[in-house]
Amino acid sequence: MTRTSEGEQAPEDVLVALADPIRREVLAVLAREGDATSTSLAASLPITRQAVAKHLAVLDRAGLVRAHRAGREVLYEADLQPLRRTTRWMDTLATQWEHHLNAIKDLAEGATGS
Amino acid sequence: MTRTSEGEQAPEDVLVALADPIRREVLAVLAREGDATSTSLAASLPITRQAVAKHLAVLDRAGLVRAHRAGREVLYEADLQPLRRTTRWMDTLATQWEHHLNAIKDLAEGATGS
DNA sequence: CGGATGCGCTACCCAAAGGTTGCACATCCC
DNA sequence: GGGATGTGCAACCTTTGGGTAGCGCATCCG
Repeated sequence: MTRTSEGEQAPEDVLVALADPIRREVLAVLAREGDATSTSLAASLPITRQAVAKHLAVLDRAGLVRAHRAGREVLYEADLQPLRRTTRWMDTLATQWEHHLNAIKDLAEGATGS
Repeated sequence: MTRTSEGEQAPEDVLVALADPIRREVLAVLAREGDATSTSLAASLPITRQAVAKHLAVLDRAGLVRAHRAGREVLYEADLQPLRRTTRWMDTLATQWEHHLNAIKDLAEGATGS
């Protein structure tokens, strides 16, 4: 059933999921060619079906894919919302940190100037 | 010397660097309190100086910090530019993928409708 | 019904990541 | 000069992550 736990996708999990090149490729394939099963994905990738399943589990934990059962196969669908949310989160962080850095730089210049 | 190789920070490296909670914390401390050494950072963190140095090496590879030698100590400075560049990269990816997904959805609806 | 196809799960393997200790070397400062 | 402080580096340990193989079970379809 691959867990599909509700609501628990922190931006941290998205970063971890996206840090792996194969998982990025899985997402890309899912976006390019639509829903797919672990078996069909394994055909386009240099790894086995079981390995793909593990990556899909990581992507699922991050909320980047969702699983739908269709008869005997399980289709995975990409969901880009957590990705968008994560970019916003990172941008906010960057802005915060830049503020801190600027404040520090101003202090340093003040000290030098006096 | 920590390498400080020029120009080679791919967005992938930034993702890997940011995937670790301790490295995010290191960046946060660097932004909040300004330049710091591996030794001083280790004081605020639950790990040894050497472990911090390894994390700083990863951050350096991603271009997120730069090292400056000052006498016998080495100060690390945060650089948020690669972070900004990475968020833009991710956003572009998200847009591309969403386009693909929409195209696929349109096709599916067309097929259903005919 | 019975073979083929697809999934889930477990055990297992190997490499890499994160962490520590220990020590040699440079630098500061009394 | 010589102790204190800070860094760099190498060896080593342990955990985790990515990957495979094997098997049991459900589902499809001739």
